[in-house]
Amino acid sequence: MKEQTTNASEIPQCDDHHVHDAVIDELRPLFPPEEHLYALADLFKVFGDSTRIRILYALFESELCVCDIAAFLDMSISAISHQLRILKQAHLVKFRRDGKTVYYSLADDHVRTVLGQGMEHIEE
Amino acid sequence: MKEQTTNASEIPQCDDHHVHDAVIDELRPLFPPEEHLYALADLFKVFGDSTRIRILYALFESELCVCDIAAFLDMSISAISHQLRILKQAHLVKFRRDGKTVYYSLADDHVRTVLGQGMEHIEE
DNA sequence: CGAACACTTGAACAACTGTTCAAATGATAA
DNA sequence: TTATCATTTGAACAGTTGTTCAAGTGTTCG
Repeated sequence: MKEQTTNASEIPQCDDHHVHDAVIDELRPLFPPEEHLYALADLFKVFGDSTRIRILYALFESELCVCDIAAFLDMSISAISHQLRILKQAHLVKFRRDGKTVYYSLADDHVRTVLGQGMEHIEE
Repeated sequence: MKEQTTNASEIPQCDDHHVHDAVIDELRPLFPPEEHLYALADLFKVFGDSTRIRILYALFESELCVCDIAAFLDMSISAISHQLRILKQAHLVKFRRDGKTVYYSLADDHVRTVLGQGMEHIEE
C-alpha cells in the first residue's frame, strides 16, 4: 500500500525523478499567478450551471426582464433572480431599470465568445 | 406578497406582456436544443474547479505523470488522480502509459483556447 | 396615503462535489 | 514467485450550491 501524505506541505514524489524535475523547473516560471487561476475557476463555475447557461442564451438576442426570462425558461421568478445576481457579480450580465421593470442583457461580447467556444467543443 | 409557483408547469408571467411576448416568440426558434445547453454547462462545470484549472495549466507546455502533477501542485496523488478522471471523461486530457508511469496531456488545442478566452475576461 | 406589481433577499433544505483514507490494480524487476 | 512502485478506485465526510418559501424593497398609479 502506498503511503499518502496528509499534510499538504509534505510533497509527495516519485522515487526516481529523472527528467521530470527539469520539466517542472521550466514550467514553474510560466505558470500563471495562483490568484488568476482561482479567478478563472470562479468564472467557469458561473458558466457551469444549466440554469445560468439558459439565462445567458435567452439574453443572446436581446434584453429581457426577469419575468420574461422566468416565463421563457419555465422557472420561478425567485430562482431566476437568484441566478441573475450571480451572473451580475461575475460581470456577465448588466441591467437597467425602467419603472417597475428591470431589464437584463449580456455584459459584453466576451460572454458570447466564451459560450461559442464551449459550444464548439461540444459539437465536435 | 407575490405568489410563487411551486409547480414548474405553472408558468409565472408578468401581468401585461406588451412587447415581451413577441420577443420571446422570436427567441424560441433560435434557442439551442436543451441537451446542448446541459452539455455546455457540464463542460464548464469541469473547468469550474481550481484544482482542475491548475492541472490543465500544468499540462500547458508538456505531458506530465500523475506523480509530477501532484508534486508540482503540492497535493496528494489520490486527489490528482480523481480530478484527472473527471478531466479524462470530459475529453479535456488524454493519457498514455509507459511502464508503471501514466503520462497525461491536454486533449487538443481547444482546451487552450477556452482557457485563454476565460483568462482574457479575467484580466480586463 | 394605500394598493398593486416587479423584483430582491434571507433562511432552510436537499443534492452535489472535492478531498482524504484505505484498499485494490497494473507493471516491472529481483 | 514476491516486492515495490505508480496509479486507480470506493467509501465517507465536510463543505458548497441551487431551489423553494416567505418576507422584504422599490416603483407607479389612483
